[in-house]
Amino acid sequence: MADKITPQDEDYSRWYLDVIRDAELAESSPVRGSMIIRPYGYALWEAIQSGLDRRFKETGHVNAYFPLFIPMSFLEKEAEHVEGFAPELAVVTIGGGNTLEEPLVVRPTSETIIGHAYAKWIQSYRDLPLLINQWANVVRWEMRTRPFLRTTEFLWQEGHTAHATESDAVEETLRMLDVYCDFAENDAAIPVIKGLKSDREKFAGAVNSYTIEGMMGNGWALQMGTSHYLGTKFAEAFNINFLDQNNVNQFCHTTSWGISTRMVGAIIMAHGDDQGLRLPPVLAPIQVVIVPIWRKEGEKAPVMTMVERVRSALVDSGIRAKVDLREDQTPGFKFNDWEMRGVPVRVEIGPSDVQQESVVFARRDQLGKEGKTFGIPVAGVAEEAHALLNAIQSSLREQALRGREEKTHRVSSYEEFQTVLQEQGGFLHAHWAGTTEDEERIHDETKATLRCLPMGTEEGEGKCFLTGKATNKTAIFARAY
RNA sequence: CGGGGCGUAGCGCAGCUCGGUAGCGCGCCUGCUUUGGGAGCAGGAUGUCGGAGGUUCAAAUCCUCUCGCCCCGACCA
Repeated sequence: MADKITPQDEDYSRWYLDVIRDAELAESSPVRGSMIIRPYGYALWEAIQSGLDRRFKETGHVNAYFPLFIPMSFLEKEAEHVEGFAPELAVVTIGGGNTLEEPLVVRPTSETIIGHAYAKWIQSYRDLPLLINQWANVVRWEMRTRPFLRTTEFLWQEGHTAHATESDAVEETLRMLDVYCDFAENDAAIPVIKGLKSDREKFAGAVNSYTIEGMMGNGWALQMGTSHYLGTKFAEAFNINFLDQNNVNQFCHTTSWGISTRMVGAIIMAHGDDQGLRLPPVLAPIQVVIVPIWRKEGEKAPVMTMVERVRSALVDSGIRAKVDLREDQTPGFKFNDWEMRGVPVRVEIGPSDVQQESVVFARRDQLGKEGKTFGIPVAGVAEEAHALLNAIQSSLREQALRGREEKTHRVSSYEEFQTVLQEQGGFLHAHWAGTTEDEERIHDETKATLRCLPMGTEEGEGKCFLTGKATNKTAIFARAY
């Protein structure tokens, strides 16, 4: 709080870490790569959870909980899956002082243990579809970690569904991708690109992986959520089968999809500025903060009376409002403090406002005088606050969208690709007909990865920027977290 | 695991070259004055100098070993 946050263009990575520390979102722990999520950061995660959970339930899913420990042999049942996750597993070999007969894996994801349960639960086509989500923590022993973006242990939700047919399962995969997109754009106010992952980037064990990719303030990409169509691979590995209407035994088609605490990092980086966080009103733990102002003791009582009137009007109308009662800090300090913490709207109430039965609104997305509106009548304060919160929600999304468009470039040759990437960064959109090896080479030479083959932007035929082959497919490349 | 850097008060750092009473800023505590954009003054508390061993009358400082963290690279939600 004391020292200023490192400006973004001086050192983006330091800025990110400064914001997390100063806004009290999280801090490091004694265990490498694991973080302590502090109350304010956890409140943001809870808001994310509630936005997602509501949507999951609206689309017919229910929550359940599966164990943290998974027998090692379960992972080994699906060859690609174990190969993909083996390097990052944490394994328990001792329990109660004795060496275990079979090592237990701390779940890196739960396809296997859930597959095991589904095999028992599903007998008939009448049991399908099975639509379950779980909120859980998982562990992946990553080599390099960053708070929220990549931690050894992280919190997430993982949906696991089983269906009778491929088309049902693919439909579910895409439906959940749409749910993620809706959440990202409307709740987190981050515009995302929906797309298909390349073979090199897809989930270990999936037939197809879909992603929502967002652009962060420095032009880097962040995979904010994934939805996987698993085909019958896990069904075959775990014997998840059912008798269809014709009494024929069939394997289920399964899906899985997840969003993690990485979303908190996305919100920090997609919206934050040199002043600190800028939280989208829908997710902000505190939507409106009220700062009482007075000079003389005699002014305090009338100010506080009005503060309480405004607070209860806001809370009664469903706004998450808080009064800053600290008497050991000056108003100026509080203004900066709440701006750093990203609270969308600040209400200032002082003696002159009491005189006029009005208050001052200050919006976080427009700093200084321009963002202030004087003389908001107390009588209509809740309606005005709702309107302003809505305006800020759209404004943040618009700003993020504009930023992404400015930093998205069409390229048609590898030379242009390299020049633009180096000089401007951002998303590079181009016709693409390369192989996994080509992708590998681009990564080695430029550090950019193929983020996705975007959906819903069908374009005419063109030439692959790398190979020159004719194709109607395009891809987005970027540096990514 | 390879390359680079760093461990000194809650946080950020100086001191180490050339050994001699452990310092600065912020924060924290107390009091008074302040409070509409990061308040001022006065007083005060806080350290096994990452750890172990060695050299020395004397080690934050020199030597050896060790542990940990950060950055860059290979892996990834």
